[in-house]
Amino acid sequence: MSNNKPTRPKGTRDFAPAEVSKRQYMLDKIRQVFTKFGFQPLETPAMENLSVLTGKYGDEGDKLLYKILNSGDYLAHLKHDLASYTSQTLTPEIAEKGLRYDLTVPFARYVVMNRHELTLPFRRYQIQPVWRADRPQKGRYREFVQCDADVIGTDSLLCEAEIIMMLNEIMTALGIEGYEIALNSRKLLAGLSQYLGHPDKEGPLCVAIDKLDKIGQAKVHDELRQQGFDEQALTRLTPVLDIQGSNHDKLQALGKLLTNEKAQTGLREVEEVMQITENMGGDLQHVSFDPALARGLSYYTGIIFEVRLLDGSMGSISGGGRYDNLTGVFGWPDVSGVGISLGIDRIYDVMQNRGLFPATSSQTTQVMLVNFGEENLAYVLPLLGQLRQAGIRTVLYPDNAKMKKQLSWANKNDIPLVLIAGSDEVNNRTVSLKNMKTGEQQIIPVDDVVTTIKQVS
RNA sequence: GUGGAUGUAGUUCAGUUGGUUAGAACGCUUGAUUGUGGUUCAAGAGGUCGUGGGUUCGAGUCCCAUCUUCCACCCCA
Repeated sequence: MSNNKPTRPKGTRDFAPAEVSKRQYMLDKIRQVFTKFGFQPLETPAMENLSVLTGKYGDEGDKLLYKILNSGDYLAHLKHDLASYTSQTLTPEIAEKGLRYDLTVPFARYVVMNRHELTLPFRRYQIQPVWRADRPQKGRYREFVQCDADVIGTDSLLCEAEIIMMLNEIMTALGIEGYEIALNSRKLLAGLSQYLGHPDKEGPLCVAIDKLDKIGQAKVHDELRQQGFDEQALTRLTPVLDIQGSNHDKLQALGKLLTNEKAQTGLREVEEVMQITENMGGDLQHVSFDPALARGLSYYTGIIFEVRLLDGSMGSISGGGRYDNLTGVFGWPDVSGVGISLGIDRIYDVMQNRGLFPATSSQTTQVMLVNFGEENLAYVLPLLGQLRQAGIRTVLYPDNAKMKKQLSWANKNDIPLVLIAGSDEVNNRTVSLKNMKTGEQQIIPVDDVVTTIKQVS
């Protein structure tokens, strides 16, 4: 071991060829579904101006932003003496750019900047890495890929229904079973907060309620008490969290309990989304109305959803919802949008654990040609060209190494077929085709190589 | 940001109350087999024990700091 071996930044990963193939397989499936539903691809830069990012994710989020030091002599333009700064006041003076924290805010920035060119409603999907200075943990990295699809510029509940259909199609395409799409409405939660007598505490209520399936009702109550909810409110909350039965039963029961306008609107929207989904031929068997779903402290204002695995092996693998004023912070108020984000690193882990990736990747090499040295190349190089011309993934071993070494290399790289064309074969205008799985070997005329290999592979 | 665990060969791990030249398996290289891999057999290479300090006659082992990875919390995908 050398004393200064290279390392990766904390929370980042390398992806070996086999992993990249699997990730691409997964992303291709997702991309196909997005495209089928009329979403257009968008890419934005890895870095944004900090003025775009700061303040959009709360105080916690601001701490997790990666900031980029200005180029050049970044101390030269300071207004005051260096010693008079704290790290908080210094940062904006020496860093004006940061790495993107999610894909939604850059999307909002893009929409506002291009408001005159875009024809709303605009449907876009975006698959790019994002960065967070979080402490790494299971399924949590400092660099990870987000996979978002949003429709902006319409408040039609058709979009929500389409998102449900896309989620179903994506799960089917990836072969993931045993999942549920949890559905709720922020409006219902606002109504609930009102019903509990604390209409101003919707935020804390959402944060607490969201943990229900993780920490249980008793601890949710504890947290709410700390947030200033009284016992009467907790008593009123209990039947809401305890609610059981079919989606329809739950909607009915809550409709009788929460009679205020906000709650009624929320319930009606949930019902309508399910109705539209059904009318579009969608499948509601995985859809579950969950009044305890809250999606934390985010900017959502309408329908919200989350995809979970029934075996509980992983946190949510997808989440999203409707936001009424995402572009407002950039000076364009009242534009409604709805979107989802898929956690592809988590989905990868799930598929890996369940063995859902196809055994043969579409990218591995199919054929290796053995190299017998320079005199032999005139015979072998045309073959290499013909095979590639025919679309067969082929390599010629680059050195005149011992055959043992060349075959061993083919074996380690999982190359199923090897072509051997030494002096015997050259003299007879043939090649030996060896199947590395079975060990079988056959001699074929040199002119039949491409057709034979096409049959075998 | 808070709390806990971890680090020994390329990899996964042993290593006794602190005591000579730090081990295994797998992997790697070479040979048995000068045109045949994957199986078998034989030989070989590879470690300043995460890093920096300290205690000690003596530290992989004990203490402190620091970094890494992992786990829980906060938050989140």
